[in-house]
Amino acid sequence: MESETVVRALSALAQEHRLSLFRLLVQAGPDGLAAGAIAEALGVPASSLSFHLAQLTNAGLIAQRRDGRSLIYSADYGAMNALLGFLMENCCGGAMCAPAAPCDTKDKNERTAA
Amino acid sequence: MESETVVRALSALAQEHRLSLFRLLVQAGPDGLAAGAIAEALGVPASSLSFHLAQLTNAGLIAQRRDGRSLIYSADYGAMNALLGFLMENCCGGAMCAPAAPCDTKDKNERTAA
DNA sequence: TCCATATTTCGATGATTATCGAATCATGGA
DNA sequence: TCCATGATTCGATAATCATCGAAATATGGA
Repeated sequence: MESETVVRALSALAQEHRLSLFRLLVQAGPDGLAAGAIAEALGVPASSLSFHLAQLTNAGLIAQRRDGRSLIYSADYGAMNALLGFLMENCCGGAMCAPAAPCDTKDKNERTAA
Repeated sequence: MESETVVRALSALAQEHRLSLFRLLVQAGPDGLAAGAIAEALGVPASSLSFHLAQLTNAGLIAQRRDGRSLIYSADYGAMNALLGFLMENCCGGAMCAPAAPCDTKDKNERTAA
């Protein structure tokens, strides 16, 4: 994982609305949520939300798919796990450390080739 | 953990120099590194580095201690683990998830009451 | 085709951020 | 006390970011 990618991902998460948004999707699971539902849940104007969704998508943290008129967004657990792993790489010089993989990524979430 | 704290921590990490700096300290372990050694390792002017160190300290991600004329900085593993845990809280609606604690925090690193 | 709904793009504005040299502060030794 | 060293603060500048209404785009149904 490249450090530029990681910076983009961290920048994406380093904002109140996007952090709430990402956590909402993490908790929603692989089924995800429609943009409208997210806007309502967060109380953010549609155009603002769209901006934030684009940031997270561009950072590779969430995925988009269409369902009729709605666009459904869902968290990319693989990307997230890669991010956490990068941050703790070679933790403490290699001693007493393990890879961070808090969420099983292989179930129904194989959209991306993370 | 408050979301404002998390945003501050993520903002602190969302910058090339600070990300490198934090990872350097993570890999250096609890002994940490002096500001001067960090500046040399990263090739950043002292005043710039000082700015970045202040950001990470303010975010609670690193700790500072004095050793003679040098200020030694070290990663706060407890804060980091709390951050990772927050991001993945209630992952997938509670199913197939575990707390993220990639690094054992109880060894020689009990400076902070994380 | 025409309309309603779902969402994104555009454009302007205000706010926050990174940078680095010069000046300042703190510590330890002579 | 005086000096050298390690590190931070100050100040100015350039760049990036968040916000939101209005306009534009895409989809599905009548």
